[in-house]
Order: sequence, then structure tokens, then C-alpha cells
Amino acid sequence: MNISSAAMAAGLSVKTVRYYADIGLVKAPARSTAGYRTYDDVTVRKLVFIRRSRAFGFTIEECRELLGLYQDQTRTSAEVKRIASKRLEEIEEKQRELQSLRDELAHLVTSCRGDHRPDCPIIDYLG
Amino acid sequence: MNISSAAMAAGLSVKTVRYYADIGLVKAPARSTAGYRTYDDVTVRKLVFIRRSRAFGFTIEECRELLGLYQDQTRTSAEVKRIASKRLEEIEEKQRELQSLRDELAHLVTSCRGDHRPDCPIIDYLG
DNA sequence: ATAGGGTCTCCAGTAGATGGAAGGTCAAGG
DNA sequence: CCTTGACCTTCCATCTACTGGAGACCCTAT
Repeated sequence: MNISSAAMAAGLSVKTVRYYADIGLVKAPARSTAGYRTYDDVTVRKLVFIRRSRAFGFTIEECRELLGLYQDQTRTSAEVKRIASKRLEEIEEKQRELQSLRDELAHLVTSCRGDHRPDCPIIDYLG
Repeated sequence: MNISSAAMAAGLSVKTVRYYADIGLVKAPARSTAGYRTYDDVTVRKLVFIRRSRAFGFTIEECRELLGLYQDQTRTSAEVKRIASKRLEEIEEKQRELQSLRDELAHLVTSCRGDHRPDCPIIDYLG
């Protein structure tokens, strides 16, 4: 399978697939005589795994760790849960941040008349 | 005022204050005979303005725009409101994203026993 | 033979800083 | 006067996770 088929199958861009091999996230694929990368299904499945992990916001390093666990028959679900819980915590922290940000900004936006005059509570707040 | 006092007063790091002048977000400060940057209160107030804007997640370019409006006596509050509303929309979009992410991840984490055994719904989902 | 795709490597750039090296400056204390 | 330590300078590199593009090579079809 050439890189574009692999990328398509994994739902990633060709650039990204190459990048993941460059940084050693998946192992370097075999090459055709012309030097083209040839991907197998196993690697494509790993690429899909990475895409889904990234969608949850796991960093590349976390993906590396998760991928290691994915392939490790002796893993414990506790290890996986620890990583996922950490990410969940981060998401929830971010949500709290965004919530207070939103409330504050929404308040300012609401109180701004948005007309042709220069006086503006948003600018006042920032300045 | 030397750069560290200005940074302190603005609530930013020295590096960041220098950076904001480098990219032309605030005008390049005057220099002492030794070449030290000397900041005045007006610039410090702008730095504070930028810090607060950044805290809302406005990009540097948006900060540039907001700062322009801040200094423009002929601004209209409509312009300010437009920029702020756009940011508010983005925040709310991000909130929706995070919410569905959180729900999904929370579900997986909850259903994972987190024990010494390898079987794990989180890994299953990703793979 | 040629046209069009696909692929290769390598380099640069994105946002918004931050870290560090090498060297100049300043004020206080001995 | 000299040293010490804190501050300042410039410049370059690094971070995250890719993405874009140039120039060259390869493959298939007509």
C-alpha cells in the first residue's frame, strides 16, 4: 500500500503519516525498489489508533505511551486508565477556564451597545 | 523605568515584553545611553491591555486591532463588539467540542475497571 | 514520447512565546 | 579601585504538531 492509500485509510494526510514515522511514533515503513514507502494493515491500524488518540487531545508523547500499551499484552487497564484520567482532568480544567472566560466576555459583550459611539465597556475593561 | 520594572508592573515576563516590542505590538521603547530599554507609563498601560486581551484568548493580531481601537478616539463600540463577539463565538465553539470530548472520555474512563488485567474499553475504543 | 499523477528529500514556516549563551552595565560593599 | 552580583543586551535555538513548497524522481496510460 502506498502512502496515500495508507493515509486515506487512516484518515490522515500524507504529510502527517510521513511525520509520524519521522518522529518514530510508528516504525519506518518498508520501501519499494523506487524508494516509495509501503504500508501494511498493521501500521495503518496504528495510525488510526493515533488519530483517535489525538482527537481526544492526547499529546504525541501520550500517544506513544498509549500505543505502547495497545501493543503490550501484559499491560494493565490501570495504566491506561491513569493516562486517560489525566487527560480527562485536563479537559475539565480547560472547561472551567473557558466557562469563566465565556461568562466574563459574554457579560462585556452584552453590556456593550455596539453602536457608532466610542465608549465601550469592553475597551474599558481591558484598559 | 527599566524593562524588569515595566514587566513587573504589566504582569508579564521580561522576555515577553521584549517580544511584544520585537513584533511591533507596542512601539520600540527609548534607550538609555547604555542601550537599556526605558519604559514609560503609557506603554506599560498598553502592555497591561495586551495581557488582559491575551487572557481572553485574543490572538496577537486581534490584540493589535484592539489596541488600535483602544487608542483611537474615533472608534465605534460596534467595531470592538464585533471582535469580542467573534471571540465569544470561538470560545463557545470550543466549549461544545470539549463537552463532547469530555463526555466520551468520561464514559470510557468510567467503564474501565483500572485493575491489573489487560482488557480495557479505552484501548478497545482507540484501536 | 509525453502528460499527469504520485512520491521522494529537504527546508522553512506557523503561534507565542521561552531558554540559554556570551557579553556589556551598574550600584554597593570592601 | 576592584569585585561581586544583579541586571541588561543581542542572537540563536527550542517547543507542539504539523503544513507548505521546491526540485527531482517514478509510474502508468495514451
